[in-house]
Amino acid sequence: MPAALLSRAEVLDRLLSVIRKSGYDGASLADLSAATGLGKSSLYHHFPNGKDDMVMAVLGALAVQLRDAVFTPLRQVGTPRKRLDAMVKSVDAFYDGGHDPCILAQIALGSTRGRFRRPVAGIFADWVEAISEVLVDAQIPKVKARQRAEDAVMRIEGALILSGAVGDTRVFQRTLRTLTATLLA
Amino acid sequence: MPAALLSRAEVLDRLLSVIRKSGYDGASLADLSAATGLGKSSLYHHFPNGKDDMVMAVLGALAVQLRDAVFTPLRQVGTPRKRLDAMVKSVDAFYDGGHDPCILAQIALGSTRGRFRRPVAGIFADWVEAISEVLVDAQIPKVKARQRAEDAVMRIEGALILSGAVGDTRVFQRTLRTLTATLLA
DNA sequence: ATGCCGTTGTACCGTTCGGTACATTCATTC
DNA sequence: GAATGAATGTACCGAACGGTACAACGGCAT
Repeated sequence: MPAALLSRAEVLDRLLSVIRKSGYDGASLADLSAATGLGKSSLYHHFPNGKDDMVMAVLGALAVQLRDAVFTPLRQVGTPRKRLDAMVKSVDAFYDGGHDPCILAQIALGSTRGRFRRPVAGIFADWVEAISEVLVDAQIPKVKARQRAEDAVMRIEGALILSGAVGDTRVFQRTLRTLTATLLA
Repeated sequence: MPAALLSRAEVLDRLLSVIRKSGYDGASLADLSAATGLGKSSLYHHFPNGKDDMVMAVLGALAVQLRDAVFTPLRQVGTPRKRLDAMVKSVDAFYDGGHDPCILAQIALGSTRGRFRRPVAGIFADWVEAISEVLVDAQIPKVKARQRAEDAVMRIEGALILSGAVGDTRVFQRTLRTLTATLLA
């Protein structure tokens, strides 16, 4: 049952989940069509430039999604520790405890290397910036705060790779569990 | 000029460099043929099961390569600091200062997720184990040593993702520069 | 009811995909 | 130098690829 009448947000969500799991090259139009319930002509109606448009739209939606689910918690009131913990929780959910790959890594690798650099780099930069601000609030000097923020993102990405590669999410879980303390140390 | 008469090791090296840059799905037989100078029939003569066989062979060669260039330095005599520095240097060279993606990440992501889990996970495990042994030599308790070793690999993988995504290898460079000290802290 | 426009299903396009058949080349061995 | 088996180039296969043309459908305002 292909489920009738998906909203644009739902369509983007389906596209995202296919691309994050198969990558750009691995996601065929047939896959994307099946996942959304939209025929090829419908997909091309909504995304005239094909997969490239879909990726751009998905990245746009992801930016908003991250802003709501990750960056916003980071900017709320509360102790830095609590704010970082909130982000960690969101990250854990977004990657399904380490079971789902990161679409940013998926796009940054593969044959799409560089083709979507602008939006991908933008999202990473926003993420780093948001974490960095919290660390500055925690009395950490700006330069060191930015480095640690980059470190946090790298650890998350690396943990996702390693967890996916060995088929064991414990590494990802441990990384998240110790992330806040490491950042504030 | 496709260069005449490549040895098997050279062929595997060419295949590796295509796959690490384009990923499994992004690397077409035409690409692999062009990179090696071997026609499709020749490729299928040497790798009867096509791309899957090529990946397996490349991973096998990579395991040997890593053993020689990364694990061996780690196991040589010398202070833990010097041994880790040697590994860092090798890693820097292997990833061309952060310009080249990691083929393990490439295989672990994309549509090949899980299909080559055994060999990929094996290489990661060997790597972690080799680093861990050095840390144990540096008087770090076994459990903590293993965790830090996993951490190091995750950082390297994450740094490669992030560097590739933003098109700036400074993050990778900084990660390598501080890696040894972080591990021994 | 009519015209309108966003949307969709069907059928199809040319290209490229991974993979194969087969005749030929080449180095080696006798 | 003839025979042999590994290695290769050429030509081709059916399937799947990304992408397009177009007619039909739907709700909606008039």
